[in-house]
Amino acid sequence: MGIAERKLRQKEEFRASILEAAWLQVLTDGWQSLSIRKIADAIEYSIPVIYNHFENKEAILLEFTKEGFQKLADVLQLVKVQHKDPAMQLEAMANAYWDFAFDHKEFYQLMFGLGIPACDRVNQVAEMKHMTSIMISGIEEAIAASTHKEAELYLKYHTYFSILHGLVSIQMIEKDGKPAEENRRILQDAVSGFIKSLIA
Amino acid sequence: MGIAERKLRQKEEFRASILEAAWLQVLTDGWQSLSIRKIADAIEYSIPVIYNHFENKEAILLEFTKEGFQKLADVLQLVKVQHKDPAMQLEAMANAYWDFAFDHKEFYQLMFGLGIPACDRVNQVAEMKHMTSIMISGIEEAIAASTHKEAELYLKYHTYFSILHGLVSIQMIEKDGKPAEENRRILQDAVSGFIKSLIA
DNA sequence: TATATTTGCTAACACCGTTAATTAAAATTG
DNA sequence: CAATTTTAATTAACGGTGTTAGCAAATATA
Repeated sequence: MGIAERKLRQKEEFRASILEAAWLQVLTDGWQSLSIRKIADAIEYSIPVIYNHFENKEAILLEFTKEGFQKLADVLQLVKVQHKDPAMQLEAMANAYWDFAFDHKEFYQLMFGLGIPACDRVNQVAEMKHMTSIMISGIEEAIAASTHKEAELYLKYHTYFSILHGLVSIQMIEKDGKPAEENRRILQDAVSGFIKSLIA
Repeated sequence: MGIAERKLRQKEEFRASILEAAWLQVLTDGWQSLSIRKIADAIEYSIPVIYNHFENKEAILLEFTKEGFQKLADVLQLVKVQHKDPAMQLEAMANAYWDFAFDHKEFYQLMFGLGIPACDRVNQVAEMKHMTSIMISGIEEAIAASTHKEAELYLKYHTYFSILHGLVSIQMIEKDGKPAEENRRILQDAVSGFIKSLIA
């Protein structure tokens, strides 16, 4: 009897339709404002049916997180095998990473827990500009004291800032508590490389 | 008559007590679970009084965001003036930045919109490990092909990953839409510096 | 003292995630 | 086919969120 099979198939279709409706929500209003109730409304079923297919809202977001990492892994793998030279591999992967992030912004923000309420907030904060101006002046002095003074200030500042923020936030994602003092070496490695290329 | 002054003073005290209670909440359970109702409960007033001092919840978080950037600016400025050599300034500022982030984790996460629901999510995602393994193998090959093969694999991988994530997320915070293609130069600058120091 | 103003309150609105209890539908059994 | 069990979907609720309208009490001004 194919009844069991049909039921399984229908269940799978139902699950897919939930994800589809959810993803539409995410694309429209961002993953912050995804709600079970809106999904239920979109698929024209009552709220509790969703809990027959997903344990909770988090499980739905987890599904997208997995999908996002799979997609990212795929594009990285794809560009990686297109180059033989390891250095070019790393460069190509970096470009692919960048493209993925902005071509699938919602995926990326979900994968790395980027809330971006700070986005609205941060840009109207004079205190932030003040902080960055201190960084910028540091870069400026370093360029002035270096051998190639043609280095672009804002480019270098952005690089410096990004390295710092990236190191910190990756560290925060990976572990909960304070990172082992040993991990500071990652910081020092990255920063010393940056400084070397800036002044030498 | 000092009545107006006293009122202003009291109003200021009230405002401060709201922020104090709110910050206690943030320290206890993270800024995600800060709620107006819990603040009202803590200061033993009814809910709407809070709206006499802050337009909405976002305004309270904005206050902390400002405070955080001010604090960060202060520590950066402090360590900056302790060094004459610009390179050492940049290095010291990087260390201070790192320390600030982990010594004031709640501030940092608020300032940069780090939701960290992904934190729980991400670590149980096999797909992420798969993606990172592709990155790691790229680094591995680059080290193998380089002149100093003693370079530490995981250190370099973390550096590479952090640079990429930092560049992307700073870019996402600063602007809403897709970044101008010109901004990709920041990526290329940072990555080429990293690769150079890795293989040369 | 009477009026005007400010201050704080209760109660509600409109959402949210989640779940218990119940009815309607479907499949299985006799 | 009829009775029974199993499954599916629903309604209604619980406890939570941010926010606001309307009202009473306390305070300041005239």
